[in-house]
Amino acid sequence: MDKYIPSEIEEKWYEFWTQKGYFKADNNSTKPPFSIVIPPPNVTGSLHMGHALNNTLQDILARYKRARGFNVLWVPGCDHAGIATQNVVERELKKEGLKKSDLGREEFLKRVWAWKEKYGATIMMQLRRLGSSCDWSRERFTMDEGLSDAVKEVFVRLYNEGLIYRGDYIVNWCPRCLTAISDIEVQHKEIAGHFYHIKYPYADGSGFIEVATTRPETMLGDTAVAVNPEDERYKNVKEGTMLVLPETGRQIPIIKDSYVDREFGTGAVKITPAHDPNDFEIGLRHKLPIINVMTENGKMNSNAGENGKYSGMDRFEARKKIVETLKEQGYLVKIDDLKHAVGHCYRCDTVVEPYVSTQWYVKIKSLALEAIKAVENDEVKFVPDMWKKVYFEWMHNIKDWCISRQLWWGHRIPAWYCDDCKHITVAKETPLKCEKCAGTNIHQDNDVLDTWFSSGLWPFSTLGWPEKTKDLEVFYPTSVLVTSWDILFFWVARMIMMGLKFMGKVPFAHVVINSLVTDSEGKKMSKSRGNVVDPLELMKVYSADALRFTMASLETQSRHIAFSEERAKGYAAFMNKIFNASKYTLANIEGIKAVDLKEKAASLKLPEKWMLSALNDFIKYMEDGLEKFRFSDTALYIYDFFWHTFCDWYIEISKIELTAEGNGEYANIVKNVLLKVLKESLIVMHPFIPFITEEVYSNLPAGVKKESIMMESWPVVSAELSFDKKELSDMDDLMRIIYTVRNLRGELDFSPAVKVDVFLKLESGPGITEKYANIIKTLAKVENISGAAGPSCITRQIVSTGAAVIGTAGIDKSAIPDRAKVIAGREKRLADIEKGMVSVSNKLNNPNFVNNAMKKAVEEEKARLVSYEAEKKALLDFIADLKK
RNA sequence: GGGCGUUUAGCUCAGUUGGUUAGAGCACCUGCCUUACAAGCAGGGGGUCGGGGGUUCGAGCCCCUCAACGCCCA
Repeated sequence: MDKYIPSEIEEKWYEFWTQKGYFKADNNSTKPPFSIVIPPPNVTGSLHMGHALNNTLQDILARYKRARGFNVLWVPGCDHAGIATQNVVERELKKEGLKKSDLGREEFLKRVWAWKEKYGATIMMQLRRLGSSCDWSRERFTMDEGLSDAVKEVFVRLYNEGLIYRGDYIVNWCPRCLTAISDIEVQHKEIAGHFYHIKYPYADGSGFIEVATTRPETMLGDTAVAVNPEDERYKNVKEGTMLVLPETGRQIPIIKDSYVDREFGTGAVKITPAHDPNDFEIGLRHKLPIINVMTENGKMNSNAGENGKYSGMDRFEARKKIVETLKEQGYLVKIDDLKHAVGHCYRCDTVVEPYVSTQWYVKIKSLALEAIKAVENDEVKFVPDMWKKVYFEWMHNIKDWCISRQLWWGHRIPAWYCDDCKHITVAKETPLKCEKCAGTNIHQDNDVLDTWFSSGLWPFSTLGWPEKTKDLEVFYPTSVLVTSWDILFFWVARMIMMGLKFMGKVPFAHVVINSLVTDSEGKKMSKSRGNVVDPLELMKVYSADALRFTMASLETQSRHIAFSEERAKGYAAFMNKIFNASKYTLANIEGIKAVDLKEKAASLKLPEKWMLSALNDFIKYMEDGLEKFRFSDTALYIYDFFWHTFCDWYIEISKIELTAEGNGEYANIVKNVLLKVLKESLIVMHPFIPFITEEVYSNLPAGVKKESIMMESWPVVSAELSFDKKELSDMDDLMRIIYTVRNLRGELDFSPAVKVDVFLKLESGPGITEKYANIIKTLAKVENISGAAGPSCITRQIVSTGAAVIGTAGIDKSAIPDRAKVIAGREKRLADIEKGMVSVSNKLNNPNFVNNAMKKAVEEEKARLVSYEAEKKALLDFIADLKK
């Protein structure tokens, strides 16, 4: 081991692990199962920070559980991402001057598959770079044969049960992608728009009624005007009174419907059933005709205006034109500014158009009901718990799911239409004839299914369903799903519904919701903002381990993680620290003779007892934290334990025994302790930072290591090596002594290079200072220790972590470089003490406190006051002394 | 309009059932190349816990209220 160069070790070990097959799950194992399915990234995607976070967390769990003796399965794979993938390939075609219609459906799909074979593996390779211990032998793709079979099976069964239906409804239509999208695929954005007030004249020429709209171009499809039946203003207007719709010459009726909000606008609403979801509902209630005035590209069609006068015009162009015309004709009353939410396509950001068309839907209520129950009963637990509120909110207001997409890339809907009798045959296998009239003039539906329809089956389709496989038997339900909250509705809720419906069991016991990674200012990363941080670049600069550790340490279960590169830089330094501490340890345990520390427990000295106890605490904390999915806490504990406990204290202390002459036997014990702490730390840290831990592990002496750190079991906390708190309190005191001397040196402005003579007196007697003089001298840079303060000695109280005064440390003031500077510092400290005394005195002078509080609390306050008084007195003396 | 969340040090965030003078990392200041590590070591400064009110002997934590910001859904 020489210098830490991460690039040299990371690739090599991943290769090693996969060759050895360590990531493979065994469905014949007798070990308890632990399974995770990966949230399948889009096949078009490349690794972003969200993936880095999400997969780091999954890998931590997978590696931790392996060490705990579980039969771990982590299923990797991609989803086919209908719209996104089709868009990518269409762009490729465009470069060749081709459109997909030039190729035809079959040829086009060949191109998509070819593209997928070539580039689809990118993100899977990148996951390997991160160290993900997925079982690659079980990698799945939503469009592969098995999963496609699952999709068909589900479609057919839901259809046969009447839970899938087809009909003309209003959908969110993307005029760019030329497909319907579901409600949750629409992103609403606040847009500064306009509210146009328009007069519609009564057919009898008796005047006007005023309506207001944000989308005047849709008026060409109006089939009524609605008012609230309770509205005083329109009390005298009879339902059915006819209006003349400007620019069309059509006559439309006034209707009364309590849906209309009297407070909003003029209280009269134009009704366009073909282009607004609420109007569509009203239209159904009042049996209004539906007049579609647009094409699928978002242009006006031949229904738009008298003699199709707006036909062919873009919808936004038509808006301008209509407003101008209305103005000329005197129908336009006014234009107000209005901020309102406008739906955009989540894929391409085009303004979505509500549009009536024929689509397939899943009747969702009954499925949702079961899925709500499962969460209420804690069969599925959200982490953090708060997310179940969001889940319930959505599930209680859920609407039928539009599952058809007007795309070519995806699972084609297994429905065939009979040209003769119009019957729809729904079947898994391509039928040869209509199941009703046996006619052979049948053709398959052109549409494909929503990608989420297939990913909703992911937890069981990846395990082989609908076949009854061993994997399903062993690994379903899965143990944990780790995912981000932005797909809670898209994916998590749907998996729960589908899992319950088709497996009769929830798909996972825990849903761990990870944060969304934003830039350091809390802004969402996006290409257009130019604030995207590339995890691959970070790994190149700081190592995969440092990136993983950073992601874990930032995951505090909040909504957002503001990522800053400084953090990664800091943890790269930590990796270096681990490497160097390991280097020290390995270099200093040469000639080690293995001893069973448990047998030597009684003869261990204080630092060893303390170190081994801390190791036990560390292991316990990590177990507890990981079982609760507390990634940040556990990562920070690793950092604190390894750096501040092991390196800062134990390694420094170990140098004394190791360099002492003529004490070979105990030095060997120290070596054994060093080795044990290092080795067990490596095992515990491995889930977070697999590469460096494997590298260091591989350098452990033969005989104490296995083929790989991945073969190691999680360390067992040994009762024999957990020592009594009382016994360890000497170590605490010793550390406080060293800390106080260092502090005093600092306060008195001594250079760290200078050795000083100190005075040390402990309440407990000279035991500790004498017994551990070597440690004090080495760690606090002390030349001589005396037990008696000279007349010109500056003293400082030694205070335990429990705030009790345990002794006094002192340095002769004759050596102080700059007294004035020192005095100012001490006076500040005095003020702090006095502040604390006021607070404690107030408590103790309050009879309510003394009488009502727990005895222990009162005693503690009293003790605190005593120690304050002592420290104050000491400080006053100290300052007085200095001033002399 | 409805719902969810956030507000703690210059920055990013912890703070588990209410109980020491509220913590960490980074940044900052001072001094050190003390041979595992300058990607380091030692020490230090810095906060009226968003405002107001309440419950309690005691509130960053519980309750009410207001404000700002963010997200989701209408």
